[in-house]
Amino acid sequence: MSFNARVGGLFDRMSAMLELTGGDRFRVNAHAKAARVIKDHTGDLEPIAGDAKALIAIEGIGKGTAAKIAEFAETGTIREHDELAQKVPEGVIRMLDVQGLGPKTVKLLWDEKGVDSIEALKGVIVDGSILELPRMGAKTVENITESIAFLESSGQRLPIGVAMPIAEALAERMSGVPGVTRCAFAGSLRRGKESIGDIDILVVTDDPEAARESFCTHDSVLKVLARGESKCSVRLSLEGLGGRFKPGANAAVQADMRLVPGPSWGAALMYFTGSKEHNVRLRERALAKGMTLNEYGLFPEDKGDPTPPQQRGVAPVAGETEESIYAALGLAFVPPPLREDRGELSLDKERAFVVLGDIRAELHSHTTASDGDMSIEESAGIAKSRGFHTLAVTDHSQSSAIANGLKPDRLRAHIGAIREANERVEGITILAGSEVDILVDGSLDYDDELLAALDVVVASPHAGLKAKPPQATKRLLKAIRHPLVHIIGHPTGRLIERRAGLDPAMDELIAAAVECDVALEINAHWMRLDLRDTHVRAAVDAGCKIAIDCDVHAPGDYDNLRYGVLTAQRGWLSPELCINTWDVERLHAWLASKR
DNA sequence: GCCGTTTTCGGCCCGACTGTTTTCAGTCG
Repeated sequence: MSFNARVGGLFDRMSAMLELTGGDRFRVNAHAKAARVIKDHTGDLEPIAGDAKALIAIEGIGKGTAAKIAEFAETGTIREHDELAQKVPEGVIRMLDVQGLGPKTVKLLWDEKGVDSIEALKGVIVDGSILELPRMGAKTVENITESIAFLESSGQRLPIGVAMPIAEALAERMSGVPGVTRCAFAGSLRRGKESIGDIDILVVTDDPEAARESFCTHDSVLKVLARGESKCSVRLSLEGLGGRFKPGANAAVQADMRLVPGPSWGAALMYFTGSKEHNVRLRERALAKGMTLNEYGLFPEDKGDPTPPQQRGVAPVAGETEESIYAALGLAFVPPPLREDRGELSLDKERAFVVLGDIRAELHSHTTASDGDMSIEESAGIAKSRGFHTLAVTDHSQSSAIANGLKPDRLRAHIGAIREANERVEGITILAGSEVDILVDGSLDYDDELLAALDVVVASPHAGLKAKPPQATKRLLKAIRHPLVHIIGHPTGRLIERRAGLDPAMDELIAAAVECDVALEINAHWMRLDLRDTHVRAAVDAGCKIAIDCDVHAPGDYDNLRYGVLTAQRGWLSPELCINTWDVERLHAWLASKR
């Protein structure tokens, strides 16, 4: 785990423990914010841990946090954290993961009943003593019981590639309900996060009851969590999902539907898209400009009146569209994937970010020669139909035996087959390449003579993914510095929610990639998304070239491109730095410059 | 604990829903 991740984790725990020991809520929030800022920070904080001035320059880090970061760098621990940990058992913190249990209730259970773990919580439920607590009735206990079961069976986050089709189907279904005039999904899914905790759907309708009824009684609904005037929450079954994602027994996802007034559409969409931190920033901005922002619109501020402006019939300054609200706040429109409070409110209007339609080339694809499902021509046909000018065929190299990797003689024959296919197929250039294993010592899986015969070399780590960070860094640096390499494929080898992968010093890799004119890949498969968003941002800040590739094995894999583009946007990638957006002359000239 | 385009002190975003209450606390996003 990186330095930033370790320190950020300690601040998260400090925040929780402060809350559970009745600490000042603003200190609690400040610690939670520091945790997020530290984890999100694109550069490694360890080298500057002793430089208080540099740390304090980071928004959200002040004197106190800077001193604690320095203390951690020096001693490997933070005394305040350790002292709190003496007081608060691990199991008490874990209880906060139970939906519906917040700090107040957990503290009450702990103080009054000595409940210090989820197991102990089950105990007081079974013996009924939990009912002796104030504000604790049969219904609340039932909800807690179900939340524990949910947490223990399938409490994990869903990868974006699983959640997105569910959300799209849900939005389509709700759009067909009589009276519904507008419907869209929002939340972290709209922001393109790699995994999501729940699905948010917004609906404008003339017939609210029909929408509520449809949403809450569909076949896939396991439980209705809430059914109010403007908000309904349900737990949906994931059963019947196909593909490579295997949901566990009782796997489920929460979906929330919000019924919003038409004139508030933009404000509501913005509000429920988040992130929470981005919204807080916007509200602060509104207040500073003498206005107040909520999910109903942007209103002129009327100090002293506690009734919300929308209930007093105050005319909003903006609200029907997101664009109008950003404009009224004097801001450039912020695309949803950037809304993470990572400096996006300071963006100028001219800055461009890569979009799906910019992508003109696929540079990482497999065919039946190794472990793909398609012939060269078949894959080229799909690439062509998507408007691509170039497809690189990059089958696996010899060490990837499981993936039917090509021995040198097979690769030579394959290069010939690719050249022939390129002659036959009109309207797209098919390049001969390879996804070459980066071996554990950092060397490549073919000799230089053979690599030089290829148009495109994608070098990727496949084995030895549990190596320690220093070894991982050394291994990847060696591959980046190899003069025949164009692209480093899925640089960490992680699998979302399944395998951590390598944790190299990303700053060093990026610096080397810039120096050697090598592109780092965003592997667009939703199980990988590797580089991840924060890595992309660091690379973009350094001016590093980026490739967005689908790592195509089957026809449907081309559809994963959108997840790669969302990840790129979350990292503020411009078309200029993304080699897949370049026109055919420029891309081919760059590839040839390494031959 | 952090922060400042009226502040270095005194603030710190806003609303909906549930369950347990007789007017509201706790949780969530």
